[in-house]
Amino acid sequence: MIAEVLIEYNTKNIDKTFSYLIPPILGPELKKGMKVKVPFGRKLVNGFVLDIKPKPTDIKYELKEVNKIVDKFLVLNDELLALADYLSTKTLCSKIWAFQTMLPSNLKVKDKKYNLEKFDTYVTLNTSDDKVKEYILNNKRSPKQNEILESLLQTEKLKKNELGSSVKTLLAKGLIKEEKEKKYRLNYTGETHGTHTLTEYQSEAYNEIKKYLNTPKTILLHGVTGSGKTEIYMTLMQEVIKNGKTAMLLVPEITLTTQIVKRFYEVFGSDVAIFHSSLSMGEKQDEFERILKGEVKIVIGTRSAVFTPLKNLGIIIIDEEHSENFKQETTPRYHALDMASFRSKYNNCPLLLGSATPSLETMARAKKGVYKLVTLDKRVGSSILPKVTLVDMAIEMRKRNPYISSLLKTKIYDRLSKNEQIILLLNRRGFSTVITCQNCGYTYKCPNCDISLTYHKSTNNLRCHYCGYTVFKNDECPSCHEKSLNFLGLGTEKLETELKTMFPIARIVRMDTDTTSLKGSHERIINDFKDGKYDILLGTQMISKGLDFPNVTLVGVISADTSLNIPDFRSSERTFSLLTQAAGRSGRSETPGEVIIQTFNPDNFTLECVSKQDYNKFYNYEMQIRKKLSYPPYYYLVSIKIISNDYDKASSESLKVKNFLQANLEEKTIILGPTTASMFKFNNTYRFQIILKYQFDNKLANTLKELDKKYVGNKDVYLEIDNSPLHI
DNA sequence: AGGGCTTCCCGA
DNA sequence: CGGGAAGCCCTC
Repeated sequence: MIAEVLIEYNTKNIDKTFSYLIPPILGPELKKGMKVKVPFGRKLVNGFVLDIKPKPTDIKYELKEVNKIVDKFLVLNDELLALADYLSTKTLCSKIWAFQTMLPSNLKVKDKKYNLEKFDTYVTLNTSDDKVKEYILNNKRSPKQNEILESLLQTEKLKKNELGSSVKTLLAKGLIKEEKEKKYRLNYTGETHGTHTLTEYQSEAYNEIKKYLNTPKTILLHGVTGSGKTEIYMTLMQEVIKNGKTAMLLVPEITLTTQIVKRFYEVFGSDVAIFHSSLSMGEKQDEFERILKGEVKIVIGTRSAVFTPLKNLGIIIIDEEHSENFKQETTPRYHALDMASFRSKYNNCPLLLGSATPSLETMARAKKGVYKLVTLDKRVGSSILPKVTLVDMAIEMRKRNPYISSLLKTKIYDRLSKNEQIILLLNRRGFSTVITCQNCGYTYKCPNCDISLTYHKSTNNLRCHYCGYTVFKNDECPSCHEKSLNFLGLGTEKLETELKTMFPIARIVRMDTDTTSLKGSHERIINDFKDGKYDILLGTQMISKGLDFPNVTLVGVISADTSLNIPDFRSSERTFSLLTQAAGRSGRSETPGEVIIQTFNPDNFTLECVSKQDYNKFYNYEMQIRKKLSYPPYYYLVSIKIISNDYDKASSESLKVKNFLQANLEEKTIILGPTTASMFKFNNTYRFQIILKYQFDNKLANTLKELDKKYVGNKDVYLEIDNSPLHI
């Protein structure tokens, strides 16, 4: 028999397995999925055994032998091997890179750098009970020692480091002995209380979903904010575990979800493992090990947790399905939803997507019947959806209220006097500077693509990043001819100082990337706010997701336009989702909540839909636009970036790429570009971009693979292919 | 990836 | 013709 081994080097030139003989000593032990050392060239390198098969008769070269097994414990099962295969074909990354992505750093193919195993040392009796009792009687002068021995007569073992120095004497006398036991860093040992009840509406949804357990169906749970989707998840998991299976819950960002994790710990105890990027290396290894050994039944984690080796999955749940965090923006550019879908089919278990604002792609599939749609439109208990008011900031500007409108100001005073809490959202994300007219709210849009143009300071013009349309920037507004064109540039920090002078008595806390860089600072701010140590929480979009503050009755959105004007065809969708989520933070208990949204575009259709909290209206409208402009969900997208240090090479190669695509794709596929990519000059590299729009193209997968191959080993130009880009 | 082997260019 | 840098190709 021979082993097919994938070598640790991450180069596409050797993206294939090499065959090795299995020496007799390793014969019985070596299994498919193990990490091994093999001679390669003149070195010993690591690799994964992807297959074990009989030696073919037609081999033209001498085979070398597998040197040794590196880790007997780590065995990648068939599902993980298949998943790696899927990941590498889907994202065009090398196979070894797929494994590197799937495994926590200390288990990757490279040599282990640290020994992360932790142990607790226990002591147990080393001799018969009678002898111990005898010793105690004859040893009245050492009460400490006797105390330990007495306890050990009662209980089996004691933790060594809790016993003080007398243990050493006892050990030396051979009366007790040490035992090491593997310690897991994150094992929850607190109280558990198994039960929780569902409301009438929740039970209805639950029963509907339950029908699909043991099928590979994808189900969309469309539930308004505050409708208690988590309760349904938990009940489903209990059912799945009862049937001897396991469950996976993916969330967008775990640091913001500590409240949810705590609830799962309380219900499921040490059956839960958590998995996300801010765990330490040791914590990750421990959790991975517990999962691999089958010691946990539930994994809660972020995007990368979709690769955890849970066996016998009974359900996969993706909460806040619309979140863009599920897409990885570095190689391999995978979407957790695709990976989850693969595992759902592999395990014949349902994939449940939950959201108050599903992505258009998901909703379109649900409406078409590809996914099962389950709707939950009632909030829990007596709480109702908040009332949303739009404020026209153009009018406020004239009243010299550039930041906080008079309405929002009054409402803030009102809440402060009632001791209720306020959340203010200022979403200043994105690097592209958008120009807006301070007088009439005009923004430059591309006549071909209907997206906002981006200002390029170096050339003083505005450009469309899709089609290359360019217009020179004037000083005056093309619409109202006032000289009041302005860059949108209010940030959270500036707003904080403004608020402090405006409301001197208010206790204000700011939450954005600047104030949350330290580990645990998210949690601290959230807990302090929840405990009522602050009146106003001011922050970027990180405050809009999944947080539950019962005392918040007012949410203010300082500028809805910032996210609306980001030049991307998805910006309406993002805005709708962000503002709906933010609005959902308000009025989550008996006191009804209110939401004030400030904007220069009060007539904007998206904002109108937000104010009515009407997802379906937004969906129908936005779908028309997508259809007209051939965007997803009507068309799939592929983005191909051509990147080089050399401007001319990048430019000329991008034309070659276009020609290649034109010659090798089906005619109905739309090829846009090449145009300069959105971060055109970045790190001294030049980036051109080609966008493909297609519905079905049988040639596509192969053509992209060929294209990618053409640039293997090219030192001057490299390609970045994204099979489902979020931003283009 | 990394080492060996081939090639190609330039000075003598 | 020699040497040294640069490119190419192979590794089970």
